[in-house]
Amino acid sequence: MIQSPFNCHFELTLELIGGKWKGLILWHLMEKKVLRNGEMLRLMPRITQKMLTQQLREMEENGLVSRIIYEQVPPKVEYRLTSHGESLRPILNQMIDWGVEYAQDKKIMIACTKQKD
Amino acid sequence: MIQSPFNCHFELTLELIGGKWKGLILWHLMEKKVLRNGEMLRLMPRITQKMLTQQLREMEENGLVSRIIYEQVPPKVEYRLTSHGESLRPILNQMIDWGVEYAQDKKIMIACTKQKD
DNA sequence: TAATGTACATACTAAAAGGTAACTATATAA
DNA sequence: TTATATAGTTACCTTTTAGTATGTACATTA
Repeated sequence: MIQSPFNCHFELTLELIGGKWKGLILWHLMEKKVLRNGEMLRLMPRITQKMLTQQLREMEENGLVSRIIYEQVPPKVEYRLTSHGESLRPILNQMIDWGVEYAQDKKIMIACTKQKD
Repeated sequence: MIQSPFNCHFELTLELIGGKWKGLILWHLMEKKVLRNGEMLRLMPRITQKMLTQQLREMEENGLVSRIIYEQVPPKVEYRLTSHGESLRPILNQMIDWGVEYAQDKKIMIACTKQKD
């Protein structure tokens, strides 16, 4: 057993999905199933290469995302959700739905026009 | 309409519940319905007065928590969830449930022994 | 007169997270 | 020989977040 610094399980979950870009990355992976580094950069124009790699590595270490390297030149690397990552889908969807309602109520504009599902 | 810095509604939701102590505070408010400053300090021995006030003020500003001041000496102030705050309950519960399963799978120990509901 | 209880505020410091810019590797194509 | 495409890495800096320690207000009680 590993001792954790968390006061409750909520904090654990938050730690895993709480990075600046993790929600968006997970959301795209849920939509597209498989994505390469460059595709993600194109899908998220404001993310930097460093942040993308960093967040992906963390999620890989936490077992949310898998990384498959093809031994080619130029390199090819594929990312997809693990089953733990996939099991976050209902939470992501609920958080999006809640955000949509809240934004409507508070008259907040969000840049993204994407539809879920 | 207010323009926001968010890429998607997930980030909006995350911003509102993502502070270091917000989950725990919300969780206690969901359990107890009404809490005073001192009660919260006792329920969360590791939070500091500064962080408690700060997180409560943010949640108040975001319309998740209401603050009622009784004009007495010594002062009396009551906190409770607004309807927006209350509507976060299913998300909190799902995040806790997910964390419990994940922690079991990964053999991670969490300090809290509290039961939800 | 001094201590008590309650709910803060404020200045300062430390740590974590995020961002910028430049660099790396290598087979293939022009 | 030079440019291209892909998927990174690294050093450095800035911003944000969190934590520590101390101070404030004031009616009531001892």
